[in-house]
Amino acid sequence: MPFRLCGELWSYVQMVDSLAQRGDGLFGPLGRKFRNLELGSEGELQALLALVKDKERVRRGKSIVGVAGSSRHLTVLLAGVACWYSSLRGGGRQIHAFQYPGDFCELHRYLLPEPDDIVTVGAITDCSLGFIHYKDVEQAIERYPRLGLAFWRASMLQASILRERQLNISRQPALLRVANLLCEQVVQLKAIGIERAILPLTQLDLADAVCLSNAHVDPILQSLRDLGVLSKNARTIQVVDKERLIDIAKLDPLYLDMVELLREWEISYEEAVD
Amino acid sequence: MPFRLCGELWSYVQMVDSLAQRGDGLFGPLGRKFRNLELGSEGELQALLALVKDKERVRRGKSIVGVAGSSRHLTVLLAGVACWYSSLRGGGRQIHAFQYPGDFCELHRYLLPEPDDIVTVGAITDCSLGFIHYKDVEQAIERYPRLGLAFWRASMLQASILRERQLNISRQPALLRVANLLCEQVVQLKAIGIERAILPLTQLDLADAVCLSNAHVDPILQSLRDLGVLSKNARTIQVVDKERLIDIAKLDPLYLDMVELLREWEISYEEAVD
DNA sequence: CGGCGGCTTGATTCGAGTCAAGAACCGTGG
DNA sequence: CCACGGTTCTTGACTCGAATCAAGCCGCCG
Repeated sequence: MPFRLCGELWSYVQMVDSLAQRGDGLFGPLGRKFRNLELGSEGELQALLALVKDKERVRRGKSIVGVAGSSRHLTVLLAGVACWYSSLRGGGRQIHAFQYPGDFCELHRYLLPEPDDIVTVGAITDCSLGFIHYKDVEQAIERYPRLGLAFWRASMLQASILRERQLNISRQPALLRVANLLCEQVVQLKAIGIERAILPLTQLDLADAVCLSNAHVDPILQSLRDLGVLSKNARTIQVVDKERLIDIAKLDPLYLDMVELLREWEISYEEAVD
Repeated sequence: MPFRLCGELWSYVQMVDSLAQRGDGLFGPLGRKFRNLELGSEGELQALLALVKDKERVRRGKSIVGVAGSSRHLTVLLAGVACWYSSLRGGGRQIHAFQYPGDFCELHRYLLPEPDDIVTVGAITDCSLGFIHYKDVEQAIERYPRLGLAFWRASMLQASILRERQLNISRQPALLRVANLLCEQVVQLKAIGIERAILPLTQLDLADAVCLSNAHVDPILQSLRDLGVLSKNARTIQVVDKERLIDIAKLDPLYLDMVELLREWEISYEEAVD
């Protein structure tokens, strides 16, 4: 079982994995995500979950898009962490977003086919994937129109994250960029019920996401550790003081708004579960 | 009739405006856009167009979001140019995208309500707007499910533009950023049948979109004029050598791909019209 | 003709990138 | 249990692109 970090990360992955393996699937990450979307009844959710087929594992570092051949299917991340990136000429990478269990990896290609090489999805840790064939998606949407709205909404959520990332990258100083990115990850993880996890990201992953050089990210993480926001344990990225982190990131009210937005999302998730 | 630039720009706006005013609306910008989306029959298109109500004019510089009160409606840009931006603390602006006739100004708020102040839509020139009440949208989607897919697809298209902008801004040198932005505008205008138009953007608009200072944009535009890509006429922005511009922008193959993507889009539009 | 908004220019400052070298750590295989 | 190789992290010196600031210009509009 090759994992970069043992201990907490591994147990975290296993936990999520075990959720994904449960027979009913109603409480797995995909179910959670769909409940978050607040559209569709349990019946619709079950119909969707029944369509997930051909589970597969992908090793860390490998590409996820097109794993199952002709790629006429949606891919759901069941366990692990992935990222959505574009390769830049010259070897660089721009990571658009990180994906967590329950996320659709390639939703953006469903209605808007694009060449494979524009946007790629890569596995940051070993991942479990589920597939839903386009044919089944179409039929399900036809039968349960609200399912179509839920997919649409999921797309919009991804787009809003893109927008926030764009804002974040474009004109903020380096510290804020990193703080914001970390904030977002914490919120996303919380939304699927995971707290205080070690983020399985390398400094290079962070750098590619916030558009800085890796050599520049390092001292920033150190200062965050000095501030008590991150675990003192060098070589791992773990947020231990979420409030403080939000405080640093919110220096710009817009980011506070972003956090609020996501928090609202999270609240509505909890309501939905009640 | 207060317009910053007379002559060509004004006639361009009038042309688009007259399209928007035509009784049937089937060939107006909204009709074109929907045909581009390749989903839905003419019947569905007509149903949609029938829902557009409460046309209104907004003066340049004013905000578009929430013009008609409680904002329980989609807003369609019928004529003019608008932009989608976030205000940065400290007076700055990040322009996410420019909008042209036929674009939905606030599609992103339909399924994902957000505070008003995160993203704003502003009128760059005087604009004509049409409104479709959410209630009507819902009914129409229920009756014509493919309409829902078309909206979804329109959202995805906006998201892909966001992504390209993010790539563009993040790590390209200034000249490429500007060239790419201009490329995108040319392609978007062509898609609604407008060529060789003067872009009614100020250098500050450009700067806010590509994330440079206005003082930095100016010499870049000059060099593009020297290269024969832009009209020699200072104080206006008009692409006169599209091929050359694409050539400059495509220095990075990813951007070429972007252009290809949009070009493909445009082609399928022409097929649909045939 | 006067004022204002946008464009143009240059000097200076600063943040971030690049490069290169070394250290710490992980997982591997002996 | 220990030695090894590769990956990731850490550090510092140097470079460069772009921001900022400030001033002057031009053309449009009242």
